Amino acid sequence: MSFAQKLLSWYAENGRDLPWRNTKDPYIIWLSEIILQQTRVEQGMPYFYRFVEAFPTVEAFSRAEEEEVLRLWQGLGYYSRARNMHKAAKMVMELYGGEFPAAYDKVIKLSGVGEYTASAIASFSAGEKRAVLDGNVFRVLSRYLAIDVPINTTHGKKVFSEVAEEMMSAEQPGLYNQAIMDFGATVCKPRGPLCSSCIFRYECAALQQGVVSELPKKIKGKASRNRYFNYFIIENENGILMSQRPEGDVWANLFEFPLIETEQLLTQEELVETDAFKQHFGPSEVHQIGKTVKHVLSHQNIFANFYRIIKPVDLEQKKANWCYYNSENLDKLAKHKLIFTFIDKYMLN
DNA sequence: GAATCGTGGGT
DNA sequence: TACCCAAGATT
Repeated sequence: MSFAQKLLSWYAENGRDLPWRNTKDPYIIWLSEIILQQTRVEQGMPYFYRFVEAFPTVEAFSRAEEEEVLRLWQGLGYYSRARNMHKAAKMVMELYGGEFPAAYDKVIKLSGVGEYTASAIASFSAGEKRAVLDGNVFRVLSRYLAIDVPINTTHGKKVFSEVAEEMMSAEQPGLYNQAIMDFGATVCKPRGPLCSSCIFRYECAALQQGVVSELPKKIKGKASRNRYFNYFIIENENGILMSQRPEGDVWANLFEFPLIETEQLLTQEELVETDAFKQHFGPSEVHQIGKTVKHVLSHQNIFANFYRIIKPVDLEQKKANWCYYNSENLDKLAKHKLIFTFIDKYMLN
């Protein structure tokens, strides 16, 4: 039996039953694929149900406010996915008359849809022969064939793209794509792969050569940088003061408390002496809430301190992106994890 | 084409 | 603990 045939046979027996696999509706498949980008199935699952319920059709999605989309996405991370999804839904209305496309050449034009996602939708929904290339596929193929070309380079992607195309099943491209990803996720895992009971244990080149744990090969990225965020909780009769994050930085467009970023981790005494603090808050009574929180992102470590400003001086017109929200409206804002975790811990009644 | 974009789970 | 990495895309 060929690699593809064995994989399909394995999948028929061992494939997971996931909600987005019970349909060929490209819209539903698209929803699941965007949510699952760089995201584990267990983490994305509740969001999938949430989005299907909120937006049963692409037309409903296209009519939503971006604010609502981001609020539904809150907590999932990589928030540009949500903004691109909203754009894509509008594009489907404009370009394709509201009918969500399944063809690779059409879906690839949508915002947030790259080669992987277009291949997934086209193969799952329309049976188009397009090999998906995700983290699972890189890992399974690099081991099965013992290919040590780094996967996170342009050259590596080209090499694996060609290999993936050769290895895939021509008869059942959709099932094959799901099979190889499921196999990578549950058997040929990054660490602790189940080699001793693997269906490919007598053929896998990496296993024969004893290099399973060294593959796939990857070039190391830059180290994370540290950033120091000082947040200020300021409340008056209008509600709580919130600030919207700028484009071009982490958490673009999401809401948070007014922020002063510093070059070092400052004590409260040092902070109140900074020009930025005096400029925004003048001489006002401050006290810290909780301890320094370390929040780890993919490319930076954020150390956050939270301070309550007790007797706010007049803050009107201090910053254009600062605005007061009552508790009802605060709840509607899309906030990043650092903020909604703080609110849940310290500000809920 | 390298850097960036979140959060959570596993080892 | 520190590191890896997950159904990637964009700039």
